[in-house]
Amino acid sequence: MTEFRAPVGTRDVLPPESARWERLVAVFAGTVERAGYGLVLSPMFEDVGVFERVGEGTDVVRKEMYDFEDKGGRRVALRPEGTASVVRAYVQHRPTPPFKAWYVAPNFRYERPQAGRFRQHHQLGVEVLGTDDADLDVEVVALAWSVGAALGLAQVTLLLNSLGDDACRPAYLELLKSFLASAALCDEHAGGYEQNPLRVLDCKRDACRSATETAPRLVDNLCEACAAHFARVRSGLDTLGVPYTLQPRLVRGLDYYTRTTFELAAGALDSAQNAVGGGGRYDKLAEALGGPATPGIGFGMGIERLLLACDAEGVFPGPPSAVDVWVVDTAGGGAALALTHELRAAGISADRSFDGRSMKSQFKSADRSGARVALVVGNDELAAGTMTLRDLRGGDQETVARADVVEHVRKLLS
RNA sequence: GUGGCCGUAGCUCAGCAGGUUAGAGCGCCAGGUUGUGGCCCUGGAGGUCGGGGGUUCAAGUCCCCUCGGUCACCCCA
Repeated sequence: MTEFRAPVGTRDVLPPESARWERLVAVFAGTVERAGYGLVLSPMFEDVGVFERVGEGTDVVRKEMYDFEDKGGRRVALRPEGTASVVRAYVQHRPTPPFKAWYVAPNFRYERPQAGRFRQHHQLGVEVLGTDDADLDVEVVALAWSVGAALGLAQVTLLLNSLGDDACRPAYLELLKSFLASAALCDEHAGGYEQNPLRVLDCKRDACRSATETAPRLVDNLCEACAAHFARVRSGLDTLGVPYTLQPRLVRGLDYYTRTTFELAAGALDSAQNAVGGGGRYDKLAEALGGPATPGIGFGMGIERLLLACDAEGVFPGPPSAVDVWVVDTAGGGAALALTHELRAAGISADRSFDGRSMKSQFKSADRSGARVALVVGNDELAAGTMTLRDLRGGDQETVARADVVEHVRKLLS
């Protein structure tokens, strides 16, 4: 084992896997930019308060925050999730609403790694601030769905729920608490659930599962405004033909959600971590971060998990990484140096061998690279002012004048 | 943070109940073919057997600790 390794819970992504990442990001960017979303780049660490403010009770900030003190004595934390940073940037810069943003960024959580879970993982996501129009909820949910579809994922389920708002949630929580008071919960929740009784609904243990089967459902206790909003979201998704499953137990890990919440579950993943994406509305978040009351909604998708799901379904293969031309030079390397440069300048991808290897070795490299053509320059060609152009698929080759090489290569590649 | 399983070449692994200089396949390099890749053949390079301590005449093999990987719980992307 080598002396230094990537830190616990982190991974190096090397070619050819990295090419797949690039393609995934491109698919995502294409999908959301067609919908008017612009890229936002924000720091990958923030004052720890940014995250604490939005998620006090949640595990994500209570026990998983990757925080430390910097040389200036500031308490900072590596970003555990994407929304808080974008909302903080919105509050700081006040762009004209509706502000539609997308991002691709690393997130950090200090937890033990396992299948589909890392200390550093990467999320693609969107956030929109400045409107609580239910049609926007539909747009955002549909975008998340579209990304899965664009990747070719077929076994993905869209889970949908509404968590209500200040007008209806408090009353519902009281209702739920009194129900839970006489329920036989799992060991952990039997101890207490005052902090966040909603979590009990999300508990996966059998005891809680069966005990809460008959629990009052939030969707049945929404206030008039929330009920109307949710109804519009659902009919909108129906209109767009986006299939969803109503999941009244869907709570999600961040406390800031209001009204619409959703999750994309990958059916092909049998690991415990099968959520490839999730999000929802957060109408109180901007205020919590010291800004004006501004409704917002967004979602995040995990790159590692999306790719895991793609593997499981056998879709979205990595692109074949191949250069078009391999220059084989047995006459000292000068021709390879000039020719690769010239080809690249002409927009043709080209590579070569180094270290003065044998012709056989250079051809092997050419073959492994997947190049379609090899351009050979030896002493004969050098003397004659020509090059040998070989089609590596078939094996035919011809001699062409040095000056016409780029043209001939173009013709062969087209 | 808790628990199960696992750490032997770049990769996937073998290594019989502790016993000579630790092996294979793939990959890599070179040669067979002094101007030609894919197939084949031959050779070569590459290992403090994760690290430390212990038991023993002798440890890759047994014991302890530690680090790392992996899976699960919790929770999440």
